[in-house]
Amino acid sequence: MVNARLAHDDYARGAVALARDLLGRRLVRVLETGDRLCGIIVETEAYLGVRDRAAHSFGGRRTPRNESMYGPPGQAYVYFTYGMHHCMNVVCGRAGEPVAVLLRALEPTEGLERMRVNRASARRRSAIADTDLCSGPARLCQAIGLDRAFDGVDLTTDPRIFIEPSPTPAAARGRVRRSPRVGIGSSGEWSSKPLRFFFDSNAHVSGK
DNA sequence: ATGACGATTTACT
DNA sequence: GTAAATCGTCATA
Repeated sequence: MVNARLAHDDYARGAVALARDLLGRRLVRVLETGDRLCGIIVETEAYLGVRDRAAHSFGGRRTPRNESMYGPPGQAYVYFTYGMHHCMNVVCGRAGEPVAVLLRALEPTEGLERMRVNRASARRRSAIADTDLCSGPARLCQAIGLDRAFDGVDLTTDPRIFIEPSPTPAAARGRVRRSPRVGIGSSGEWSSKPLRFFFDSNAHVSGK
């Protein structure tokens, strides 16, 4: 099967189920040149929608910035933050429910050299380690070249980006662990809910 | 018009 | 460990 990718129905599920299910699957970015920048998803976070105080859509908040959270399952929600970073989510709520899964880290598998170029800063002398290439929500976007131009794109049809359906072999993964989400400050009980999912013992997971 | 802040990362002490 | 970087977005006026 060529260009196999997850379809609409694969994304239309609860955020918790999808967050766990995306672990081990490959995110593929196809450049204009045809080059592929790929990585295995090793860390995600579920954002549950209007009742989730840590979500951008908490309380039904709907603005130009987070409009794509209200889109159909399989759509990307890419936002800009801290004046310099982009982060990517996969929308999974049905019929206008602003629910999504944040992609927090990848284990890069293709196009590492290009990722290194994309991630390089002016100062740095030495090459960036493989484990620092995509180990964070903003890092992975920078590595594979995602910005606001990708906000709202359809992952089930866009030739530039999609997620492959076949999971990588279990042997290449690890045990799935959960923890509270990162960087959401004090959002009451929502700060401590275990909505972050990641492979234990994977060096590409952020923050360790 | 203004001000505070952010689902982060990097560099520096 | 702490702080700077850096600016679009949103709430308030």
